[in-house]
Amino acid sequence: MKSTTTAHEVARLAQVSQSAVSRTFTAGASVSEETRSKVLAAAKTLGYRPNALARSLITRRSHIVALVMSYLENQFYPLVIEKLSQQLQKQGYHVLMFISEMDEADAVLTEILQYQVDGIVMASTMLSSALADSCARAGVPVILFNRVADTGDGARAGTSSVTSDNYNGGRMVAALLLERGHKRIAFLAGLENSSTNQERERGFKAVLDEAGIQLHSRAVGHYSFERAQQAARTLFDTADRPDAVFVANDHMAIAVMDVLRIELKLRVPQDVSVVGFDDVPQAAWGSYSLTTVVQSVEDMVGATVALLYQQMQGEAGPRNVVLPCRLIERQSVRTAG
Amino acid sequence: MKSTTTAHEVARLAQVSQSAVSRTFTAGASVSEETRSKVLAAAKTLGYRPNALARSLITRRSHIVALVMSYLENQFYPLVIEKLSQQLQKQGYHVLMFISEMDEADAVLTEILQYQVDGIVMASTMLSSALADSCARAGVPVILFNRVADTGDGARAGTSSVTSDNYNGGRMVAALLLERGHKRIAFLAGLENSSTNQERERGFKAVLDEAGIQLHSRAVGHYSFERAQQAARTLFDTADRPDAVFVANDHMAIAVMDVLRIELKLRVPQDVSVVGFDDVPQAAWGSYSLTTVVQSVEDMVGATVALLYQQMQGEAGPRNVVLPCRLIERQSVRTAG
DNA sequence: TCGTATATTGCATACGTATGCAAACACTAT
DNA sequence: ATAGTGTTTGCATACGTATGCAATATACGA
Repeated sequence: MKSTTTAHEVARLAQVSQSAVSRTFTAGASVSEETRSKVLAAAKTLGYRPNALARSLITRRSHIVALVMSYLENQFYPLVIEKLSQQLQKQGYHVLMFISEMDEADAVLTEILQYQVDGIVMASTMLSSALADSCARAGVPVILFNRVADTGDGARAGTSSVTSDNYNGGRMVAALLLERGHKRIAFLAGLENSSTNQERERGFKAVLDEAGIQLHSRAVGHYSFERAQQAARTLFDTADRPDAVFVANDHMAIAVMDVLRIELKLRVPQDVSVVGFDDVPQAAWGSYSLTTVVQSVEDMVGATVALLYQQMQGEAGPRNVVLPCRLIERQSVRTAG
Repeated sequence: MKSTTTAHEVARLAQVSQSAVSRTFTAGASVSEETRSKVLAAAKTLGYRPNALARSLITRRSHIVALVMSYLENQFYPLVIEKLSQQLQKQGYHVLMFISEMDEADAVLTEILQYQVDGIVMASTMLSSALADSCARAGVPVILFNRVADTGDGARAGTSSVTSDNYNGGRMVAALLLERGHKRIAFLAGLENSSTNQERERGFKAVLDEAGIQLHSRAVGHYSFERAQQAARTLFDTADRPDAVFVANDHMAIAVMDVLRIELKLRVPQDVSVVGFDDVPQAAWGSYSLTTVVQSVEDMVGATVALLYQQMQGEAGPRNVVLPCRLIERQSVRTAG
């Protein structure tokens, strides 16, 4: 049934040994130009393709990297899939997708390990430290993408991480809002226990503190569109409403903007300034023109791939990479004080 | 390095043969409860996980399905990844991602086949009929997702397809616009040679024809955001502009709406009615509230998975599945004539 | 010419698992 | 006690490839 032309069959047709066939398809192996062309000719007529599974079994490298995600609602993550897959493909690696709810990540991971993946990238998901250990012992590098381990010291737990400088991003947002003269400033949180949310909030509040300004109000959106809408209503459907809000990511910020403008008839930025985080493509759409903090997916993926290669070669241990981020001002924050 | 606890080691510890170990991990194999528990205990203490690659080598089933896409910009496709991955995981299958530009799909496919995938789903990409044949001969089912083969008769080419009823969708849009009294109606095409675009346009024009109304104007957006913006300018930045436009998908329709409202100061729907296709999440966002034709990702993926299983079992040959679609009216089409 | 170094080749084995086959076993009915 | 039936078990082999090792062929220098 399945494509069943083996190296032996090619060898027989080309009048050489199976080793010769294997060598012509292995970069840097010792084959004369003559046998090489004989093999290639035979392979072509038979439609031969090396069996990657059999190869992996013996080389102990599957050239497969697992990518674990829990939801793709936030447009940031599809971009990650696209870039990561592209960059890995260039080097002959491929992405095996795993979608898992937050709580079942561990169960999924045992499946992953059966596939003998060469590495694991975890985005929008965490894994228990027990499983992290299990991977470390198995010699499979684990990279947390856009999040760090709960323990605070991810490197100690044996996992690497790639994040942007969420703390400074939060600081930049606070500085901007203060500069524009805002005094009634709110924060709309994502997932309370996520490192991204914690860092962004910590940086944001630090600058407010330094300026002696107290947070006007706070709500939680769990990084979900619908819950962000509700949170926006809670924060703004009141007489004593804030005049600026920092939303923990763009996906929620967009939900907030629509509620403000359409449901509550508030103008952005004249009545309320809104700032997001991530710079997803939608943030640049004309209807939103959202001022936000840019996380470069390209750079983050680049760092991830670099880490993966180093650790797969065993050249380096786990590391935490933090990339700079940058504020991009559009039109969701008022200009005058 | 890699997790190297083998079935033999478990067997030794459990005082049984390797076959016994294999059998306890194979559903429906003949093992006594006694040895089974001995094996499980040993496996647990050693942290044993069956090697899926070795297993695939002998069973000739990798339980891997390749998913080929060329771009994830259109939010319709991330949803496909998510749903497909989830549904396949439930049955013990997994998704291997391939991102390929339109033109290099063939090159990528040879890589895919090396992984001995059990099936291939091609979304936002086509493959040459030569490659399709190659897959058919290899006994690997190929399912075209949201597109049909160029030949017109995809089944004959050995590939299946899952689409929604694009032709009728197009008809429904035209009927709606006519009912609302539109006479100056434009069409903004996606990729000219894509089956989705062709069918949608064909249905759309058929109804206009039947009503004796001629298409006011037409432009091409190649399913790209930027090119749709340009096309919108071409169509509408003129004195003799249309008063309604059917855009071949939501992703472009959103680009069009922003150009109309923000650049050209036209009101939607008072000055121009806009209709899209797909019903991506963004279409429901308050700022757009786009009237569109719903393609149910859930249903399309369900049909895809069903087709895959049937063909992987060899129970059925290639088939073309066409799912009904439905108009959902929001607020981007005017109500009065 | 021969000796030596180098490049190429085939043999044999290993990777970790599944499975047909026959042997061993347990049990029931006679 | 024996034959017969059904269940477990281990042995051996196969899946398709890569690779160490020894053997062979080739080139080169003196």
